[in-house]
Amino acid sequence: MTPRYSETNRRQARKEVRQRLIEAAIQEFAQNGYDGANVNTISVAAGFAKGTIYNYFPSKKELMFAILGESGSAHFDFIAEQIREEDDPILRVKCFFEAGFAFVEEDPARGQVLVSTLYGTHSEFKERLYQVYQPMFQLVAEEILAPGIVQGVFRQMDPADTSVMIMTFYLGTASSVDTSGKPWLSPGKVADFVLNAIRSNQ
Amino acid sequence: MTPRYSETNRRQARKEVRQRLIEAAIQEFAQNGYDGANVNTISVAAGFAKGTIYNYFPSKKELMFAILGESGSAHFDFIAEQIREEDDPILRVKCFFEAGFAFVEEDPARGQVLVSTLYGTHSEFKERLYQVYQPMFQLVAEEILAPGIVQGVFRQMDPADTSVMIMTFYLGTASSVDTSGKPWLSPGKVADFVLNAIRSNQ
Amino acid sequence: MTPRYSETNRRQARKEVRQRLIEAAIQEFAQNGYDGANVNTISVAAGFAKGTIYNYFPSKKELMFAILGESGSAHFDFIAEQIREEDDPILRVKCFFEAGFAFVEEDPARGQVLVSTLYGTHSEFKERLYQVYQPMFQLVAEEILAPGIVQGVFRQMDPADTSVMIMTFYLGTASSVDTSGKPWLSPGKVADFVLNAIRSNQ
Amino acid sequence: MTPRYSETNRRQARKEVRQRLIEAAIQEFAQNGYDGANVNTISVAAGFAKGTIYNYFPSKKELMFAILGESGSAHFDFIAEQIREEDDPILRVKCFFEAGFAFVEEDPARGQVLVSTLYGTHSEFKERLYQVYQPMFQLVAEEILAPGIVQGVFRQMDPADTSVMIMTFYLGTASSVDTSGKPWLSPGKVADFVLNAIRSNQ
DNA sequence: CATGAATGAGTATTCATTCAT
DNA sequence: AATGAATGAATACTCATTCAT
Repeated sequence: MTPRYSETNRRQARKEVRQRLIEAAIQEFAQNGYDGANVNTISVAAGFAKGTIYNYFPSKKELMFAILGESGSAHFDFIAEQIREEDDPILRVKCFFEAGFAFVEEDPARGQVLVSTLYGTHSEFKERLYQVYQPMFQLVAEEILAPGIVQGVFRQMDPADTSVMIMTFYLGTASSVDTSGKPWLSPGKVADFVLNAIRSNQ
Repeated sequence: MTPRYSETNRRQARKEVRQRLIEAAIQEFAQNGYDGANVNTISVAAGFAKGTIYNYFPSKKELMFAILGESGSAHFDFIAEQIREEDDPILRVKCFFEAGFAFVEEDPARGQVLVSTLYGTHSEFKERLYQVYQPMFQLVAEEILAPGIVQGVFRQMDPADTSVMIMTFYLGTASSVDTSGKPWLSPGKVADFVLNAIRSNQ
Repeated sequence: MTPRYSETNRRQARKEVRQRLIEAAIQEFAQNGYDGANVNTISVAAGFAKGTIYNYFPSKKELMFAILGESGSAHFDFIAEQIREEDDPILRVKCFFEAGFAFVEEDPARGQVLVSTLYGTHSEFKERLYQVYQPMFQLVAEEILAPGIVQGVFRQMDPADTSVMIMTFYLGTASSVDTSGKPWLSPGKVADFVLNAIRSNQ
Repeated sequence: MTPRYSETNRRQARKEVRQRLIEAAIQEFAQNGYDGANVNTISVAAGFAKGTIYNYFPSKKELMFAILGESGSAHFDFIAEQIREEDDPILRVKCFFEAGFAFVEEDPARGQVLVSTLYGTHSEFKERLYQVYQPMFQLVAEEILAPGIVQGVFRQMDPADTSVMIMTFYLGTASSVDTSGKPWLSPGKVADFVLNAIRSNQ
């Protein structure tokens, strides 16, 4: 009967709180893994009381799903945008690794959550992750590899298989960090390795 | 005084029990991850009562350490033995992936435990794993890459870095299985990709 | 100064909202019991937001008290009105069970709340219920049994004790329903049983 | 490999602990109802630590089921044994109420749990209770009412319906206690009421 | 050595209630 | 008066570990 403070403000506030919770959750999951993570800690770390998180996510599992979804599309958007600024397939490969490494470096926790989920034991999460990363696999296959093959700068290959290998390689290398958090390998080196593998040798 | 024989028998029996426990533990860890694994379940699956496992391992953590040590050397021995039967660096690369994939296929649980630990969040385990895998990195660098570079069949490169990339690639691809447990990629395809990346182009 | 009309309207509106809340609460309590009931759900089921109910009842407990009071007098009024239309004590007994069963059948949720409270564990509620049902016990004792004894159609007995037995019997039988919600026993059968028990045998 | 302390002792000990837990649980459920009961409190009241109860019952719900089963058969055995010592149907009715009231008086908590379950809102428990009380309904119908009808001391009636009424009456009256815990009605009065209702009037 | 009962710290989740708007 | 976000106490249940037998 009585309206309260503007519907839009309310929505906006909810979104922000939700985002804060997701970010706190990513830190916690990155540090302790899904099973080791403490939901109450997440809520408190985000600046709320224990129970608040349940006003936003019905369960720990759904919270994780939300993170996977959000991360997948953020990851894709970040990389796709930069790749599409290049035309040359070779530059796109370089750009792919540079953008990819940058993404992980900017938010290492997110990267950690993604790989540990990918190689972890919770099949529901893995399956969701594959769904969510489908666009990225396609991006590599269709907007990097296929054009390069057509143009003759890449050797003949199955773009789908190769896309899987490149993604595997990317995820493995970008998230391999030493104890200080620095990645062991530079995007340049990794890109060179991959380019050597796929370039046609004229 | 106990006669010598019974002493030896006892030692032998202990070893066998220990091994059975380790194998049961690998299954459990593979299925549920370290945090999700249940120590009692492991003991029972090995054919003992709940408490027995604590006569062999002082804690869940030490049990995990034991598995990592055992798996690392088993993995290394299995691969090293086969590689050393070849002389040609290129064949050694192919052999490396074939042996590696075979190892994982023969004992997928062990493979799962290794990758999930490698990309997991328990830094103590990760560190131990790096230690344990040191010989494997060296094997690739010194017994595959270095000779190939010297012989001119591989391009100039830093064997250490490249070894890391190859291992990353191997672990990622060998343990990427679809829901039926079949790996997505064949060792041949992966080996070819890597060979293209490292061969010198005369 | 507020004009008189709007004041009355406001009172009226409050009453209606209160009633809607009570009815929603009866459904919820009937379905889930007092402990299992969810206050927010009640408010929402009544068509309001979660918090609204607290503008009408200071606590879950007070809400329950309100229900008990309201139900008790509704129950009494419903039955008393019909009984008093009969003069003959025997007909009054029959009428009592018919009216009683009808009341429960018309609003089974209310019936359920009453019995589950009566036989439940919350002594505060039980005590309130006894208070509230005092008039009903008196009705049976003084307006059904006592006249019948005086007229000689009922045997000599303690009207108070017998009233307790009859009420117990009524509540137990009227609220025993099978899974489809149909009562197991008809008011006729139950009334006959009771009449046999109290009739004088000339 | 090594046996431990005699299997039979073990079994015996487990049984005793289980029984202690059940008894503590009955007290707790009687006092607070199923929803209000605290599982940890039960375990502690039985003289164990919080977790112990879960070594005996997989969940609160299963604990409740165990209580219902145990109580149903204890109740039946207690009453059946005494009834069968009488031959006369009329004495059996008296005996039924005396034994029934005695059962409840000896262990009022058990009685409270039974009625509050019977009139409560947990349909799973109610259904189990009906199952468990089936033998008691039969006892009344077949070993009290039917013989009396045949012998002509009870009037013609449907033994099944009447059995339901008698049980309803019994449960309602036996468990109606005032605040001091004394029942409002004596078994004698209740039995007389019932006998009047069912006796044939020669 | 093997056993399995007991332990109790730890955790996800629920929900009555408050209160700023 | 109505709203719904925030709160935090409360609780069922898990499981690594201990230890008497």
